[in-house]
Formats: sequence, C-alpha cells, structure tokens
Amino acid sequence: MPHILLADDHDLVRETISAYLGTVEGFHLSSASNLDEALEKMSGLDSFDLLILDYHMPGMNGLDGLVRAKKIHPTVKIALMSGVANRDVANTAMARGADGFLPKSLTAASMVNAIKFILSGERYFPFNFAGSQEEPEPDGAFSELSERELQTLEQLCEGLSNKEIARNLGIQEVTVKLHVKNVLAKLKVSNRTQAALMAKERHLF
Amino acid sequence: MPHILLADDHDLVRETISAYLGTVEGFHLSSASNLDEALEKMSGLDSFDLLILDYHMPGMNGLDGLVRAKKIHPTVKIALMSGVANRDVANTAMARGADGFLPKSLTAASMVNAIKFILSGERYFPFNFAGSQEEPEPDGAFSELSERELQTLEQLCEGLSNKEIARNLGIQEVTVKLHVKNVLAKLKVSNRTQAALMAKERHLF
DNA sequence: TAGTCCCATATACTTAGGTATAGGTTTGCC
DNA sequence: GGCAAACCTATACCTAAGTATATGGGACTA
Repeated sequence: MPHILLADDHDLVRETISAYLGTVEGFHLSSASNLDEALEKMSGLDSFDLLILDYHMPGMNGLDGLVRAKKIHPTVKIALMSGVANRDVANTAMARGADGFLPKSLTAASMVNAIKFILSGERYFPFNFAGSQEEPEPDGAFSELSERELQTLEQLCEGLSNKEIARNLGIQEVTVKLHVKNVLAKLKVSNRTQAALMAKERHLF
Repeated sequence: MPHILLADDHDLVRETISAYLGTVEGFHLSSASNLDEALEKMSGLDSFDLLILDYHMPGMNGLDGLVRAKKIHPTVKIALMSGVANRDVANTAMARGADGFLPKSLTAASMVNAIKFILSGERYFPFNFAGSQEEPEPDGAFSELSERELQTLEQLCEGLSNKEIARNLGIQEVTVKLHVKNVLAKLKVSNRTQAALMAKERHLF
C-alpha cells in the first residue's frame, strides 16, 4: 500500500485531502504542516513513496524547499501542489526535479489518477493548466523586462518615488527614470500608477 | 438534514471538503465553482440552509459577491471561506452580513463545529485569527473621504491623469488636484500611486 | 572583431503632480 | 442671520515624472 506524506499548512486542506485519499483509495497518509516537520518525519523509521508539498507553506521559500527536500531524499518522489502558482512556477518546479505538479484546480478524481501515475514512476504535468493557448505568453510583457526593470517595477508597486528607488538600488535618479520609461513602454501603459496596478493585478509582487 | 452549498473554484478543495462533510457528518452537500453558478442553484427548487463562499472566486469581486448573495437570499445563512484573507477582510465580511468566517487554517473538526454553530443560528468568528486588536477602524481613513474625493480616488485606481479625471467629472484640472491632495492627506500617503494601491488592497474598487 | 544588449550616466527639456493661498458658491444647521 | 462644510475655481510656484538623445563600459555572441 503506497505511503504518502502530505505537507500543507492549512489544516482544513490537509485533513480533507488526507481523508479523501485514505478512504477512497486506501492510501496510507501521513501529514505535516510545514517543510521542516515533513523532513523530520521522513528521516524517521517510516519510508514514504511520495511527498506532496504545498507551494505556499512555511519553510518552502519558493522552490528552495523543493530542492532541499529532493537533495536530502533523492529517492522519494516529490509532487508540488499549489492553488495559485502559475505555469511558470510549475515548469520551473519540474525543471528542478519535481515528479509532478498538482494544481488545486484538479478534480479529486484527476488528482488520484495523477498520484497513481507518479507512484508508477512517471512524471506528471497537467495538460489544461491555466489555459493552454490563451495568451501567447502567460506573463506577456512582463517577461520582456530586464533584471533592473523588474526591480524598478517592484518598487513602483510600493508607491516609491524615483529618488527613493534610486537610493534603494544604489544608482542615480536619471537611471531610474530610464528604467521606468522602459517599463511603461514594455507594459504599454502611460504612467507609473498603471504599471503598479497591472503588476499587482497579476500578483507579481 | 442540513443542506449546504459550497462554492469554490478549486475542484480539489471543493470535492474533498464536500466529501468530508458528506461522509463524516452526513450533511447534504451541493457545490458550485463560481458565484453565478451558486446563485443559479439557489434560485432553483432546492432550499439551502447554508452557503459557503470562497473569497477568491470568479464573480466575488472582493466582498461585493457576499453582499449580492445576501441581498438576493436574505434568509439563507452565508459563510465566507478563505485561505489568505486577513482579519480586515474577515471583520468587514461580518459587518456586511456574513454569518461566519471560515479560514482554511481551521482544522476539519473545528470547521464542522463552526458550521454546526452557524446552522444553529449563531454567528461564527474565529478566535485566534491573525492578531487580535490591531486596527480600531476597518475602513479607517476611507470613511472621511467626501463624495468627490471618493470619485477622484476611484479614477486614481484606474491610473488616470488629473486631466482625464477632470474631463470625466466635468470639472477643472485644478479642482482635481485639490481633491487628490485631500485624498492623499486623509489616507496619509505621499502620492497617487500609493493611494491607488491602498484602495485596491482593501478592495474598495 | 564587430555587433548586440543591458546597464549606467549625463544634459536638456516638457509635462504632470502636488502645495499654498485666496475667493466664490451652495447647502444645511444652530 | 451667522456659521460650517463641501465644492469649485484661480493664480502662482515648486518638485516629480516622463521624454529625447548621446556616451561609455561590460558581457555575451556570431
């Protein structure tokens, strides 16, 4: 019988999913509420077949937690689960060694299938995830932004002035103006407020 | 047997919670994946005792969806559920007529208790929830805004310029500047971008 | 090596945003 | 009537934001 460790910081989500997988499929479930607790349980006597990690959970720090877990337990299959992560995150997770990505938009039946698929040694990535062919680019204009422009946009989202941004980045105000201008052009908006709102809208910061 | 309608856009969350409440407690569960679908089901033959709304879901638009649902079905108890909302949102939800607020950080058992509590006619608000007595006023500074200042702020949230706002309101640009200045002072922020972000943060527009 | 891109800086300029002060209207309230 | 508050306008001023163009260094690449 497959032994699964589910790590999620929401008691409700963890318990209901555990109950579902346990009663419906007869999986053997254990659970943890953060990454460290999960790692601790894995270092115990039990041996797990699959670790399911919530993307937003104490200790995860983005995908660092995934990499950490994979490094410590290279033989255990690891799936990342998230309700909000975008396709970009999912792709990156797979690239960093995840054996599967489970969006919470899956149906319960699909999740069971995906888990079985992973347990059989395959790597699972959802087909119809966040709209396959809606936007040519999921991030659209945002992906065109350079490193500095992204940093600038981030501070724009705090409502900071060019002068403050310059101080924070350790560069001249004129340079910030340049970055701001480029950001506005690439996002096709006409002022900093619109840029900040657009970025917030898409949950970039 | 209590009849509950659970509206959440995540299939996984919806189905597992439904399964849990159905099997463990014997509740009669129906579900919807967005607000409109929920409202549609409620206008059908079935009569529901409790509607559980996910805070982040198509059609909700902040707390507008709650108010809408309450207006259409004043007699049905409504609980708001969220995994990310803060105390501010929870308070506001209760103030706008919600019968309960269910953070996803609850345990499954606590949620069942809370639901029973609500079904018995009480209003449920979680005790130990993200800090107790932070802000005295939920709306705070926003309530001090005059009519014109609110209209100005609304257009600020579109990223419009003073000139555009003036045209939309049919007044002079100088007057808009005055309104903007007053808004900034009352919200205690230092520029229009911060004002827009703050308003968006609290889902005012 | 030449070309390209990002980054940084500079000068110069125009427009938008924000402040300060003053004066005028309407509405409603004591 | 006198008063307060919200609203609108005006003049003036200063600072911030955004545009345009040019220069140069560093990294990467054909």
